[in-house]
Amino acid sequence: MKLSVRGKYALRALTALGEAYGQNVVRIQAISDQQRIPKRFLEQILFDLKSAGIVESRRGVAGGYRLALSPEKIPLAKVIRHLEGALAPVGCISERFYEKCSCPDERRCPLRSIMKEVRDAIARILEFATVADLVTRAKQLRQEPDRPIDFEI
Amino acid sequence: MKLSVRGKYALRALTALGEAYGQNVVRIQAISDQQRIPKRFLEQILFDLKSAGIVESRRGVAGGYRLALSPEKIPLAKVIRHLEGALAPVGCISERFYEKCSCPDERRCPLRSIMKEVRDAIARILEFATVADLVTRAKQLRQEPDRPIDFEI
DNA sequence: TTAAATCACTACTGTGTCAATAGAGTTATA
DNA sequence: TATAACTCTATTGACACAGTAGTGATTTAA
Repeated sequence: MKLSVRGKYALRALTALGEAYGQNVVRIQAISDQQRIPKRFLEQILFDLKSAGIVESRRGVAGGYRLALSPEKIPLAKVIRHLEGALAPVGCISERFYEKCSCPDERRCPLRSIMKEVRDAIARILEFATVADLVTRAKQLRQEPDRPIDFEI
Repeated sequence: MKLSVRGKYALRALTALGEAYGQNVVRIQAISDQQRIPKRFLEQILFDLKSAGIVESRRGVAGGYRLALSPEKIPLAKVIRHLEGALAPVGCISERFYEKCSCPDERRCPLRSIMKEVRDAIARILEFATVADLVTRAKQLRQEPDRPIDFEI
């Protein structure tokens, strides 16, 4: 039930790009420094996000990356699906990444039925939340005073 | 964001044991046949569930497994946590399986803040749903007529 | 008392994925 | 033309995962 490190890096990088949206392109090195992401690894990730049409790039000396869409048009679900595949915890309920299950009768699988609820709950949050929300939250959090790490929402 | 095959097998096996709750122990072989789970692999999984106090066993000729608790006292979250660890999609928000993240300031991480919502949504469903629910759903689904695999709830 | 069936436990293996690194391009700018 | 950036493919090392194997312990019933 985990998001990979790759996925986390991608979302953190997009947050950084989201904060610079409307301005010039941002260098990989800058994102790497700011977000503490290994540079060569980040290169791959951004290149991958480019193929998904989420970011665009400029080469050469004054090159870098920027968002290809405005931040509020990039749902987190889109990013995660592109990088990791299904949101669903089991393949047999995924709409886009369906995989057959070994259970005797999939249509009558009680586990499938519950996991579908989980999938829907996850999708509801991650389809709705966008890179713009990440940027907003980042700004809010920067203005707040320190508080313990295990706060409740 | 995936549940492992091991986890699926465990929940399917528990459903089978849940259906036989109150009766005699059930042989591994019987569960293996019914649920199409490799027997030797299932042995490990049940043994592991035993160490969690979820099932208990009887050895010898008339041996087998049974639930150690009544089905409605076994939340799916308990099973999954024991087998796979955190429900949370990122380690830095898990209450029971916390792992440090590489981000510059965890207390001000916007991703953490959103993923906490996801975690809560998942936990809400899986803490509430129990093996008893799996059994109930299994019975219901058996009584329903066939319908397409991609029905909506 | 012995055979057979069953669970108990440890170890291993093959496959794949994942995070990260490496290297040799290509492009644009000063 | 030198340099700083992105581009793309390959490779590596570590680890997890699914499954298999082997041997031992326990219980029942013939």
